[in-house]
Amino acid sequence: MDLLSDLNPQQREAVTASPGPVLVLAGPGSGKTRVLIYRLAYLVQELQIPAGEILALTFTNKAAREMEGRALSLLERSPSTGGPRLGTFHSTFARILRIEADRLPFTRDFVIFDDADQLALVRQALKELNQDPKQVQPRRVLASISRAKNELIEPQAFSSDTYFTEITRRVYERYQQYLRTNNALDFDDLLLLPIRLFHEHPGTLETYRRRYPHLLVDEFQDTNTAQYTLLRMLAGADPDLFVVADPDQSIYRWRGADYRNVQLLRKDYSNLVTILLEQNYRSTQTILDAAMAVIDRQPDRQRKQLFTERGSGARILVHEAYDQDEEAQFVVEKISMFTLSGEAEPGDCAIMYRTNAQSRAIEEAFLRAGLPYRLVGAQRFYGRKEVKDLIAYMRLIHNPADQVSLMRAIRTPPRGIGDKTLEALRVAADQAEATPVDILLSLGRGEEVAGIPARSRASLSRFGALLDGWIEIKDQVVLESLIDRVLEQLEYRAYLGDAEDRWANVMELRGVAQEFSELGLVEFLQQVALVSDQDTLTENLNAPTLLTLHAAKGLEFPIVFIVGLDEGELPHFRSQDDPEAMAEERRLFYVGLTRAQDRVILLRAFRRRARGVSTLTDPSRFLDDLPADRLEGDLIGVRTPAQDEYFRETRWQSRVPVPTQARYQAGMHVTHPQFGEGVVLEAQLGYDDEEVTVNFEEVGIKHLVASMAGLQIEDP
DNA sequence: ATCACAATACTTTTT
DNA sequence: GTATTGTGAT
Repeated sequence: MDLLSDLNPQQREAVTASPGPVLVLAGPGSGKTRVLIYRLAYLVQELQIPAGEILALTFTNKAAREMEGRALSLLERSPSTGGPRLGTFHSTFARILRIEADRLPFTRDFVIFDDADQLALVRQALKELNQDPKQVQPRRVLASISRAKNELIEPQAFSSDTYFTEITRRVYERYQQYLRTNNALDFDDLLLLPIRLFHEHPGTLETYRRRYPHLLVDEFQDTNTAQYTLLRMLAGADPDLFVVADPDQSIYRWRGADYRNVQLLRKDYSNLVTILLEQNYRSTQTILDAAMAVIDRQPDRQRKQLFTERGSGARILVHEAYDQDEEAQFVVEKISMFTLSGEAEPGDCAIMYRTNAQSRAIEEAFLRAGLPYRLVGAQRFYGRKEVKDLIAYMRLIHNPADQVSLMRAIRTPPRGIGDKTLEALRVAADQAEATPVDILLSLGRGEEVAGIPARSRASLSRFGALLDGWIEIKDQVVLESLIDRVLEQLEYRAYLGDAEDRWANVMELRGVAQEFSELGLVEFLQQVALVSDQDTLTENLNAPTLLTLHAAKGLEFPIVFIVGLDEGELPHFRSQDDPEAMAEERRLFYVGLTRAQDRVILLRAFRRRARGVSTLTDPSRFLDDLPADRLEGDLIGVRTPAQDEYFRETRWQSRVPVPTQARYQAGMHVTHPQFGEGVVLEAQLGYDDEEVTVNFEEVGIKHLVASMAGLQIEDP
């Protein structure tokens, strides 16, 4: 089969593993996404599995789209001929929720509340509970609620042992009520409600199991508890499940991702086939050595030996700039030099940073130099005021129950409706046992409503009439015509005045809507909520790309700049007190390094401005971990060669040897320094260690990681 | 009562 | 530099 001729033996082994649970543990640049795509093609072409029975889950829309394109071209099919189902966890289950809406406490017209909407709900709830947002930070409350939801904890079961958790519990209760009355779901609901649905309706679960007997998952290390639960539900006891993962690239712990799901998977499927991919096709050996030196400082981790046939390549350049402006200037100049010398094109370069705020200095440097750049994510397109305004109008037209959108829409552009008028509207709605929108629509039709002061009535009924008109035509005209009409009647362009760029954003959104002309308003709104505009900006512009380290995952560039290698920036100061969070910062740096094919340039600024004030910084601790003999530039004297040697020695020596063979067997007698004597009940060889279950005479049954436990085998 | 403008406070990463 | 809140003018 010529499909497999492009693959190396390891990759081929993975792709052709017989159906069943398969885990591919892959290093960066080892072609793991490629393996996933070929697996899909292999299932269809070689094993004659109907493509429609395959469900592939990813974490970003971009990954899903890319996979779809590549898989279809491998299969020589067009998207129309019933391809596999590819999508993100969120979009896939949102789709299922719409289909199954009848059994759930919302209608299929539900809207998805994004981060800003969720925060608005929390703020409102806090306000109603008379809480000072300075004392109880809405952001933290939301994070806490989200965590609870991910762990399937209901408001009633939410522990309230401190003042903060008690407030959170009350906010959580209201928050859920608001979602319900707004006919809205948040991101967590998109995963939780399917779990509940499947739980309560096993028949429904069975239907989906039968529909998708073949499951593929990309970036498995990023699954959270809810996602893993769903995956297991869909997979059942004996699934054809194919997942690819790299625990070293796990960078989403803060949103609930748990790379230990990799270990869990091993526990849950005893027949799991594990395949390692360590050969790297992306980077030079120098880059890999640096990356390994960084990640190997991490304790409790299986060491991967990344290797490449690409040769050693250029050293890594490390530069200390005076401040962030000079840092940015250095980047621009360096790129100009690469371009002039013909070593690279502008589009080959990427500039990565820890926080979105850091992009500004770099953007300014490019603007000063009059050079173009591509910005990924960042001050999100969908986060812009004018874009959110228009989306709010669309959501309101689609789902009049959405009060968050109503509140936004009714105030912009200003139309003489302020706090007092809104309060009157709310009171009138309560009295009439109707929603505010119902009242508005009645007013719009010229009906009398009790409790609305004459003063406010004119502006309210004018707005109500507009809304009524839009709702009436929403299903009769195509999406972009609806948008045109809304913009026109709002005189939105005049409202924006001479802010041409903002109008351009509105038009760009209209352009997106045009693509959804056929699919309609529902799909458009879902897309808008779930897409993280990772790629909304010009694709084929030959210019450097600016992006966060998080956004960089899964990408590769010939030349990578990582800026802001200062303590407090990378690692970020918010991660300082938590070893797990600090470990994640390290992985983030590792991800950045391993994006590079040919060259890495690392930068730091001696002085950095943060919210107006300029402070001195220390070099990032991660710089110390880089092997000096792989570096060049002006910041390598941070540690003496002797120290460097010492660090490297200890680093290698502190490793626990990897078991290649099972050392323990059921029935063996062992002794443990703490637990004393016992008998092995079960031993399992994992990827990074051997896990043993021992029944100790003194303390009973314990699960142990063999290398850590210091178990001694007693001769029988 | 509403709105524009000024003062104030806050910034990790994203589906 | 930006979201949110506060204040004064209309």
